[in-house]
Parts: sequence; C-alpha cells; structure tokens
Amino acid sequence: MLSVDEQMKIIAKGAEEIIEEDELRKKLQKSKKEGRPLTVKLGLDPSAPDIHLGHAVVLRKIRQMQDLGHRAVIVIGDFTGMIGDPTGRSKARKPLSKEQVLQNAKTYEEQIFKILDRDKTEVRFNSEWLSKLSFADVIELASKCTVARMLEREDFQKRFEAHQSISLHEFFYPLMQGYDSIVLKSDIELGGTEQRFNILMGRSLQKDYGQESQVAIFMPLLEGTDGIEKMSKSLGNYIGIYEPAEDMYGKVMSIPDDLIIKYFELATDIHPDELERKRELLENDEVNPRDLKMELAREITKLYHGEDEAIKAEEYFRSVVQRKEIPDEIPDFVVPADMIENGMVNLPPIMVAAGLTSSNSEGRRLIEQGGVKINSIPVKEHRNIPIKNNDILQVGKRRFVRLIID
RNA sequence: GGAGGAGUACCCAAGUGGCCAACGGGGGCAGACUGUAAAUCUGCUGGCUUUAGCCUUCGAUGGUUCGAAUCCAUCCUCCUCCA
Repeated sequence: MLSVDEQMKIIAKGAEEIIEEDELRKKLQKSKKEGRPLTVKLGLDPSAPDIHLGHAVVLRKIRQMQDLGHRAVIVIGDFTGMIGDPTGRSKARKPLSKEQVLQNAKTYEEQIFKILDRDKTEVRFNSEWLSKLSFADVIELASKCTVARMLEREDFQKRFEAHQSISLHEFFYPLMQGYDSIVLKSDIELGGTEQRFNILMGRSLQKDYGQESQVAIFMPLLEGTDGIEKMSKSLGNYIGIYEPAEDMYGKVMSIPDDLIIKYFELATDIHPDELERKRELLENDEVNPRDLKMELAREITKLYHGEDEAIKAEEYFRSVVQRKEIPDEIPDFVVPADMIENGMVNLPPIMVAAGLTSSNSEGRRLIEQGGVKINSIPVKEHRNIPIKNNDILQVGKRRFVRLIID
C-alpha cells in the first residue's frame, strides 16, 4: 500500500473540496496501520440509465481509490428514487415507478463496471434497509435535523423564499441518504458539488448515531457538450460511455475549446504534469486547439473502446467529417423489390425504411434543402430517382447506407 | 375548508370565434463558411400525399356554432393566497 501522503495526493487530484482533509489523513493512517480498507460510498440516482462522462468523473475517482486498496459501495437509490430527489431542480422531481427504478438500476450495474474494479465493489439497494424502517425510526431520524438546518439547503431556501412548493417528503431525501451512510458505516462519500448538503447531512447523522463521520469528497461538475449546462441526459448534452466510438469521438470534438483542459482533467487519466504541459501549450498558443481536442477525443474514446477503436474513430472523423468523404464501412440496406419501378424509386419512403429519417415529410424537406446525396451527387427530386445496386445514399453529413438491389 | 391563477408542439412562450399546423426564442436538423460536429449566416422543424389539398394536434371529455386553441359544462393536474 502506498504511503499516506501519496494516497492523499492521488485522492485530492481534481477534487473540488475535501471535508475534512485532516480526517481523511487520519482515516488513511488507521487503515494502513490496521490493514483495513476504507469504505467509499457513492450513491447513484436511478433516473438516468445511461452513464455518461459526467457520472464517470466520480466513478474514476473511486476507481483510483480502489487501486489504492480501498473498497467501494455503490448505493443504488431505488427507494429514494421513488421519492424523487429535488437536487438542482426548481421543482420536485417526478417519482419513478418501482419497475422503472429496478430496470434502471440493473442497467447501472452493468455499466459501472466499465470503470470500477468488480472485485472491490459492492452494489447495494437502499430499499433493503429504508423500506424496513418503522414510523418510530423515521421520527427518530427526523428529530436529528431542524427545519432551519434543512432550509439552509440552497434549493429549498430559494423555493421557500420564492413561495414555491416544498413537499414535506422532500426533506426526507437528505435524511435517507444520510441513513445509508450509517447503515454502511461509510468512511468516505463521494459526490458532485450538488450533493454537498446531502453528504454533509450524512456526516452529522453518523455522529448522532454514534459513528465516526464520513469524509466528504466533492468532484466538480462536468459541463456537457454545449459547454454551459452540466452534463445530463435530460438536457441532451451528454456523452454516454456506451456510445459507439465514432459518436463519442465526434461529440468530444463538439465541445467548446475552453473546456478542453477541464475534460482532460476530469474525464481522462492523464498525469497531472502532462495536464499542466497541455494547459501551457494552449495558453501560449503553441498548439491548435483543434489538434489538442482531437487528442482529447482519442484519449477519451480509448478509455471506453480501446486503442484500436479510438484510432479508427479518429480516422473516421478525419475522413468523413473533416474531408467529407464517404466512410469505408457502410451498412447495407436491401431495397424491397416492390419499392422499385423500372429501376427508379420514390426516395423518402426508402430513407424511412432504411432508418435514415423518421418520416416521409422529413425526407422531402432534406431533399429540398440539398441534404440528400446519391454517390455524392445531390438529389433534386424525391420521386423517380434512378438507383443501381451498390449506390451510396447519404443523408446529411454522416448518415450513409449502401443500397442493395436483388 | 375557502378564494384566485395556470395547463399550447422537444423546452420556454404568443395567441381570447374564422387570416392557426398555430408569432417569437431555445434546442434540433440541413446548407454555406471554417480551424472542428466551435463561432457566424441562411433555410427547415406534425403526418400523408402533392404543388391543390387531406388527416391529427393546443390538459381530458362532452356541448354551443356554418366554423373553436379561443365560448359553455364537467373532470384531471399544477401553483399562489387565506383559514
């Protein structure tokens, strides 16, 4: 096991805030002395079944701690998910159904191991203990927190002042999350900065229940591809870790230039010294931001698809996106015989059948706008279009299909 | 329990009887341009067929009317205030 100082350095890297650093140091010392790994807790809200690079920031940090010898407990908030966390929302979130929650949770479990070390990870569902609490237990838990304290939480405060509704049950969300920490005897809880209140609640509740308080580690939020809002599925500005390599690469290329360094810092595993070097290169205009971004895109794609796929994705990007060439690998689409008449077709239905557009109207619009090409030649009309076997049908910049005629 | 307000396309938001498939903004898509799928500019953005139309849509269901997103009734959801 590495020295405590070395561990501290690795854990602190990229972290926005650690509360309290001294406590963490003590826990690490104790852990090393007793040969007992620390329990690192991470709560996942099962509302978005696609893990994206934003979630990955925290998961990567956990992986680093696993590599230091500690163990992770992933708490899937199946119980809390049915309540709906108000975090960061001006309105209470819609509760999810039991089935949805379970379905999402299962997907999560499959996805997190793309990043975490399976042997050092335990996955728990918080309904396991939360659903068993009696009303008396709940009252006791609630007695540990005052209303004034609860209203300190930023979004509650804002809503309260704006005379917006706050349902009583929303107060229980932080309490439940804190209770999770008690049950798991968690040493460290990770989260994004928006989890600040909830995680700190865990600290004080553990104390009230006679435990040593967990250390809170907050990771910065990663902005999505729009460069403004935090990455989230509902805003559609996310890069999912299960996306095809080409999409992943392309999406990274679409982030604004001033996020390049932040992405290197939070979404890749490059060394801090290397990070500094890149930062300087960029600041001194010694590198074209595009080239650095391509490096970033390759690095991120490599993490989730491997080196070969990453290189292929980059080649695809260079040729198809930058040079507007036709890619090497194009899916085939067998044109149904009844759609062909004298070697000519009505194009919009073909595009729908091939999955290139969602309606005939959309197809017609695209044709009118010059966005549809056959063998690189723009199509002018939408009916009576002559086609041959192996013709390449292109819709927009990067939707291709090879037409096969039996 | 009482009083009032609101529900419009992916999101925000105009529209108070026909000119509304519904202003505008965001988002998305396409074209041009470029250093990238960045920025900027232009166009498009319910569906089916056609260049004339037809069908579905403005919380839900009925109703009034030649004709409703717009009027009426009932219901559902959300919000605010009073108790």
